[in-house]
Amino acid sequence: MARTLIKDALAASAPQDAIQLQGWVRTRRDAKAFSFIELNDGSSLKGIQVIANATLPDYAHIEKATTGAALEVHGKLVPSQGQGQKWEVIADTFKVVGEADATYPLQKKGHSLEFLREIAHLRPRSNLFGAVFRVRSRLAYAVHQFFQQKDFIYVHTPIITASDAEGAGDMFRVTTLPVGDPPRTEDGQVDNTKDFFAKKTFLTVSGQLEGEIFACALSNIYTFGPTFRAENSNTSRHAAEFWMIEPEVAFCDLQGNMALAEEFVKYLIRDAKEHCAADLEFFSKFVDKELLARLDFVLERPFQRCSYTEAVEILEKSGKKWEHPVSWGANLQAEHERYLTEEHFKCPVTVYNYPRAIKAFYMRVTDGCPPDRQTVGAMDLLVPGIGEIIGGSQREERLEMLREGMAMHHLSEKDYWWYLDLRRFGSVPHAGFGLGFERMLMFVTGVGNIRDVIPFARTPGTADF
RNA sequence: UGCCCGGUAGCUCAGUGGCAGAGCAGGUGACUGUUAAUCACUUGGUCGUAGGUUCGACCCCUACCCGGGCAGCCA
Repeated sequence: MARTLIKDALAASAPQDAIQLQGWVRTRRDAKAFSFIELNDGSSLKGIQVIANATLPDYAHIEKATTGAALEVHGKLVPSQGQGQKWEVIADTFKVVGEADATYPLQKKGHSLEFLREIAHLRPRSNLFGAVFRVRSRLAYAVHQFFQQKDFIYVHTPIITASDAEGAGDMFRVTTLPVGDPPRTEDGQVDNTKDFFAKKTFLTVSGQLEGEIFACALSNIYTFGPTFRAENSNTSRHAAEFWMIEPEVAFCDLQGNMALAEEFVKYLIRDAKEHCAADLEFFSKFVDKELLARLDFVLERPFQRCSYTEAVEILEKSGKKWEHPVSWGANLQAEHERYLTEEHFKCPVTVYNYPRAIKAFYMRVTDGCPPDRQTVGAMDLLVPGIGEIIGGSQREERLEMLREGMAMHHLSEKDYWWYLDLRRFGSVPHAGFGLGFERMLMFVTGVGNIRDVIPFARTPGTADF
């Protein structure tokens, strides 16, 4: 007999004489004449109630069906006699496939997120993490749907890269040289020409530059893959390994970029609401009471847009006392971003046109900006509760301006010869951004720590499992 | 990396310079179409680690380890 997923059994439109279920026991309640077993197989938040009558031949084994045990049940799907569920299964036979003894750490009551992180191999069996990872899967699918429907080409940019100065942060070194005793040159330096790739290599911090190559050939592209930052960041919003989506669009300016970002974020939210309704309701009930209202609010109205210069004015006029002073030319700090999105605009805000000096070399210098206040076409999408979830820009497509930017950042043209070539041969205005997938998941689920929206978090000092 | 908070039973947490506590989980029994079931009884401890102060330290001091929050870096 074929297995029925519990989500399908729960959605049945008619009773069934014969059904097979496989899953894990969440809880069991014994009565004199029968046992109630709540079985969950991860296909939905809700489990199904299985009734094992004491008359079953193997009823003596029911005591092995403890919380956490794996169970296979054959029986009948019937309307429930009790309150709280539409359907239940009357078992004809049941088999304890895998026992779970009393040391099984997941209990019926709530656990702290910190404790569950320590048992990352078992936490997907909890309601919260089952829901988080179902939403994660669905949103990953929605990312591809969104871009594929728009005829974007999915590009696999390399995980290992030799570009070591993309400006996005510290990088993890990739090497096969012996750590304690590397080959050395005559002057005592490590001889990287003896390394696997005959040069220094790293894990990627961004697929953007490679993405630009493909956008300047296939027009609209996106990447979606793991990204690595070796920064010693200890916050609820940073991980050393995370997934990023980076679209890159040829013949596109900053305005088009901001519009795409907004459409994309709204698409993902709408998709989660449509396809993960039960899981989102669970988050709204147990994680963040405001969640559903906030998601609706975000969907209903256009995101605010505000130039960096306007943002500075808003912050200066706010009357707030800032821990970090506000002045034109300084980076916006978390407290500033939080004020803009949570207090001033009270909705997602895209801040654009940042001072050239504090942004990356490849960002396009704004047309007509005053020489003493040069800006570049950068944009950050800020959302309440999390802050930045998107960072992007229009790229500098003018060769001479790009060379100037590289010189300002002390970058060698030799290292970027191929990047400069894109401006020599058929250069076009183009723009793109990076969306932190985990940050998006935090926003959609209301979960407050990035460690709880990725299956196995890598953060400074921690790479368990 | 800096600042702050924490580490006591499997889990969540009280606790006082002088005999180590509760709720939940686990165990035993009762009861029940139950659903975070209920009721009674009950097992369970290197009080993060190492030093120090003290007649005596879970408690005070120092260092370290681990976890968390915030900040910086960013997505």
